[in-house]
Amino acid sequence: MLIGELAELAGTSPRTLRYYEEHGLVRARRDANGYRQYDDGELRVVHEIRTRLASGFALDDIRPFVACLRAGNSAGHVCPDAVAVLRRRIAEVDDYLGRLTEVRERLHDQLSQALEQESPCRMRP
Amino acid sequence: MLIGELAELAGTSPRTLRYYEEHGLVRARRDANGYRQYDDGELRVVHEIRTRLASGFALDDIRPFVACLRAGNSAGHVCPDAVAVLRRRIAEVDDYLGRLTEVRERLHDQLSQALEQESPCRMRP
DNA sequence: GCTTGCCTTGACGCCGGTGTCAAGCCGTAC
DNA sequence: GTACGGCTTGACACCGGCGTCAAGGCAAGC
Repeated sequence: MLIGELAELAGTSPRTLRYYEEHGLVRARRDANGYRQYDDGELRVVHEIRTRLASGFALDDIRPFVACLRAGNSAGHVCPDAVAVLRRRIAEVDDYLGRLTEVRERLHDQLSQALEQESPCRMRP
Repeated sequence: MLIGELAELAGTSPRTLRYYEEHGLVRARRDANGYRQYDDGELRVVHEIRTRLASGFALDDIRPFVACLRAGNSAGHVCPDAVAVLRRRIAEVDDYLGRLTEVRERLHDQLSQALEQESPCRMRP
């Protein structure tokens, strides 16, 4: 499979696949041309990367998930390294959720205060 | 008040204050030197900016809050323009909270699945 | 031989808030 | 005079995941 075909199948671009390869996530053999030749299994790898990215993982954090897939596992998150990253990420998300919830409450308070106060820019003399 | 002093009082840097000015948020007169001279009221403005930034507002979105303060209001969020931004931001935060909560649940599921499955990288023959 | 379409590497752009360095002016203290 | 600290503008660096353009090689059809 050439890069354009894999990109099409994975719903992304050749540029993106080269970027993943540059960061050690996707692998390709080379034709005599120099063209990248991909195994069919790389499609699952790319899918793993895309879904992890969409979940907020950084590329570096996705590496163990890909390694886990390559080791032949049915899912990328069943290996110890991946579990470690998973725990860390969950902690980050929980933390972020906490702070974001606080922010949300502050903003809600400000909104209701602004509405009940109804003083649109000192319109009352 | 010179820029260094205001930066100190506001817990930030001269560089940052110049950036805010460049984006039309902070104002300063100029000494014969060319040195920026700040009114005492600018400290509140800078505080407003810093707290809004910490709440996830972008600089451009903070402009109406600053304008509201300059108009003499006791808080930056009581003017119509600011309220509009506030509503929009609340919607964004709510949306983000929703997606982040979904992500969190997926990750939790993956973690518990990994733990109960206890197949650390195909260790079982 | 020429066009067309795939591929290659290399490199800059973006976003947003700030750090940081350069080169130079200003005022005060020694 | 000179050393020092504060100020000025201008401009590059950073982070991360790409988009995008440049310049060129390769294969296939006419």
